[in-house]
Amino acid sequence: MAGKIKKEPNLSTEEKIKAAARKVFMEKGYGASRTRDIAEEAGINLALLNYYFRSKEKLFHQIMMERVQQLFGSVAPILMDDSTTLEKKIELITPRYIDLLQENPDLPMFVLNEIRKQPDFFKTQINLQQMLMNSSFLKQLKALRKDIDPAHFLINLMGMMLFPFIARPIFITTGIITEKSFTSLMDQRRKLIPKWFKAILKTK
Amino acid sequence: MAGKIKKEPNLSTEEKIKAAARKVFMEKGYGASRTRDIAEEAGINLALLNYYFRSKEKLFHQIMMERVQQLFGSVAPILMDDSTTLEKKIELITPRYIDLLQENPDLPMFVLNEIRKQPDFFKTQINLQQMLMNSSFLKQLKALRKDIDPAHFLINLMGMMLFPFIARPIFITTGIITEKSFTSLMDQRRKLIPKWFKAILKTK
DNA sequence: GTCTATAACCTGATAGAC
DNA sequence: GTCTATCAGGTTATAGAC
Repeated sequence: MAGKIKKEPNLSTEEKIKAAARKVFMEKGYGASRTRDIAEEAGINLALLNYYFRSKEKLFHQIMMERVQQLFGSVAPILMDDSTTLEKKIELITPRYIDLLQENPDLPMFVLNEIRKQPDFFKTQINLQQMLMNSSFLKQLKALRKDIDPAHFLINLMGMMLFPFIARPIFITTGIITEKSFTSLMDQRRKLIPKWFKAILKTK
Repeated sequence: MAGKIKKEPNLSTEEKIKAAARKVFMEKGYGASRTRDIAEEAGINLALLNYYFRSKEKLFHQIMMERVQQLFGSVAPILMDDSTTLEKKIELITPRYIDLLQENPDLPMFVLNEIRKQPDFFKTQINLQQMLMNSSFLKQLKALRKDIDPAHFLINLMGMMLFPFIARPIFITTGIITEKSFTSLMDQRRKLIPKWFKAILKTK
């Protein structure tokens, strides 16, 4: 039937399970997720999940690495680029990052919270440290403000972009911000954040 | 024996269970927490937990309401005060809030994440909306910048204070920031955030 | 109030048929 | 590859002794 709507299109079983796992793990976190829920969401049997991924833990790690990469991977090349000014970097990163977050509003909360709960696993898996410490971005910050730890500006920039999405549930649940106006606010922030960031950098 | 060290001092059984519940729920979240872990942490029996609190859910709600109050209650009176300037409010809120967060670094992540996972429960329990919307703080923001939605400034101020604690696990785990330098950075932010916030408010 | 024992159900994972 | 059936152990909550 041409008109029949299928919940999941023609994905391989493995992809269906991964898609379901992304959804369930992101909603509930690792500990509160049930492999049965993932199987049901994928429209397959519980046994099949273990056939493809061996265990809940292995499936989770696969999903998690993918999400960490998504959250931090896209901005890394921009931060490393020696040929762009600090201003240009900010103007490139902000709209791109807000796009990503509008498509995945729960991504930051999920990743940061799982890292908090399972720091040991991520110690061996993430090496943002070396990449970031030698980045063009950090050098430019240090050159511009010798009096202030560049970590402050990194925190401020990340916070201006990520925090609204982390706090989104409480804004929406309490009615402080509606879903519609949230979207509009985020659209505005694409251009506002670079301005604010420059102002912060210059603050005496 | 005078020198004997007890893990928990002379608390009532109810308080011992609550203290244990705070710890376990904050570490793992509701869904991944086990009542057995709470009972063990409290040094009592599982049956006793149900004797005092009837169920895991009821115990959680009690702890949760307490934590929401802790996270948002302390700043509310400052935001409402009609007799202080906007500048004064920021200068009062920032150090007080950073103190609170340094004593409870996982509090924001816990509260925001549980609200995300269980929005229905909190819809009926939290009424920050009315309080905030009629606050002196919001009126002052509106008066100062008629061209920008005051929600932006609320998000920015909250983000500058809360975000470092939310991102703390990834900074520490990756080695981008050590625990010691994190403390020092937060000490500096008590005075830096008001400056930055004023600069953001003035940005053309 | 506090305990042990246990009911009733849930969860991850596998065995074995197709 | 995919399913049903099931195991072994975990989980919340309660009954009943002290």
